[in-house]
Amino acid sequence: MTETPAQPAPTDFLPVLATGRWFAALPQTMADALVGMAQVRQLHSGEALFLRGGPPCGLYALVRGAVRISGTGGPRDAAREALLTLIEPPMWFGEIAVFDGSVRTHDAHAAEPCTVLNLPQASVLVWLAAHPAHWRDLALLMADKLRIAFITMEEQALLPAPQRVARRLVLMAEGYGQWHAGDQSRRVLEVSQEQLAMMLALSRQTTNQILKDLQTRKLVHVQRGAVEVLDLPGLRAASQ
Amino acid sequence: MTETPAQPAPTDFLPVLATGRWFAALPQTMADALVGMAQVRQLHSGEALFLRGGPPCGLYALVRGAVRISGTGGPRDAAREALLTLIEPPMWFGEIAVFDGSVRTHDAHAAEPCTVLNLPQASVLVWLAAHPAHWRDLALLMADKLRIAFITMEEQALLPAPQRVARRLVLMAEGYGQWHAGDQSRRVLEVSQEQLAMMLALSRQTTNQILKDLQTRKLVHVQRGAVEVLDLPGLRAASQ
DNA sequence: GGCTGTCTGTCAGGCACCCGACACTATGGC
DNA sequence: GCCATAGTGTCGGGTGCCTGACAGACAGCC
Repeated sequence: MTETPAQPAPTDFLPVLATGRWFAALPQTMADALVGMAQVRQLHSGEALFLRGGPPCGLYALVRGAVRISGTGGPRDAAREALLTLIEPPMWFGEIAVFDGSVRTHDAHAAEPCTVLNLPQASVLVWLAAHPAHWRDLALLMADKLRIAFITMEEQALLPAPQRVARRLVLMAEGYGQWHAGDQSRRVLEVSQEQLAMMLALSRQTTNQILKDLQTRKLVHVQRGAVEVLDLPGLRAASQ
Repeated sequence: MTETPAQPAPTDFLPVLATGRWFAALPQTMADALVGMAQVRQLHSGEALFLRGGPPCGLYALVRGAVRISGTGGPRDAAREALLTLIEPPMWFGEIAVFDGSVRTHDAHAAEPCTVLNLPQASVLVWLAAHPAHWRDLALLMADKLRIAFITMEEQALLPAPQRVARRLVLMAEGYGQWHAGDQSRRVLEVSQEQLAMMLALSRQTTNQILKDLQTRKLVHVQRGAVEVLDLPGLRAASQ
């Protein structure tokens, strides 16, 4: 829709994409094909990429900014909202609908100004029809997410609030295991306490208390709209 | 391992498998191939199919009995246990490891005497290498589970305990949407209150209270080791 | 500069849910 | 028949977390 004067090409973002574990492990032919069919889209803050119940609109890769994947409680209860996760570069998302062609399960909103690559559903399907073996590679995206989802559900069920917070911070600092090199980690997590609270199904107040406690234990440094991780091993220990 | 005098053939279970939405929608060639490579295994109650951290051991289909998919809290806290779900016929499971070849995320134990079809990892991979387009069909299993997982996570986060119980009963009565015909539903759910509690991350006592309340509202009938659904639409309404 | 909105920090009150305990009742084995 | 075991029903005390409320801090905008 919005035409920027100098629209970047999909290939401009190859360095970003290459930092992702999934994309980096992709066969060259598939990586080339995906980038080749990508359309660059710029989003302003708050803009919706797709909404729950909407039709499939292809595969996405986030290369700049952050995208909130959330579930509005439906028309009856718009106030309550479950923030499922915060997508950050270089994550890929929206692949479920590519497989089953069904409606979207969640809303995707830009949390800040974003740049995404959009691979139209039709283009992806055409290419995969010609290269069916690569269905498996695409499915690896779902396998990763299922593993993360299962772990998250279990921790949600078993751990008390303080450990949940610590655990989630560890996950986020490690990019949910989606980065290429195993040992890198992000120090400053750009997430507000309110967002963190919604991801963990806690109240903002409780989250604040726990973060302050972690700060006194020198594990994190609380900033405005962000949490800086000071001691990742210590945090991991704090999550038991 | 255990040799039973009259070991049934995989094809004996085709009628059971056909009641599953996923299997019924499969192309004939794939359905035949899967059943062709299946090995029938009988499990006694409590026997483990695979354990968290174990190597991939192929794809499974449950044709008789029930399998608990659970996560032990690790060696440190064996007491606490998150029951992820109860597998019932004709569900398929274990497919994540087929895709990524990684370790199992959960334990799978027979909750009662079971019959499963086991499709060895190697056989599945060989066949899919020859028929790569069917990677997509297999991936649909993961797509279904991801959708269920997301819905479950959101409800876990947003709904209070009574609604969570009602919602889960609805899901179970509908076979988690995995049955062929849309309108059939199971009336008697063979699940103990303790198992239900673990699936919902509630205490057994709270679960009991909620079930009794649902019973006074004529929505369910509580039995020993089971819950009979009397009014499915009413239950759905009770989950808001 | 002031104004506005978003995020953070902190308190007090309340209740939903957990935990421990115990009695009771089905079920299966012998 | 008896016994062991697993599951259910129920109580009462404790608490972790939520709700609501409000003040302060920071950032952007004009």
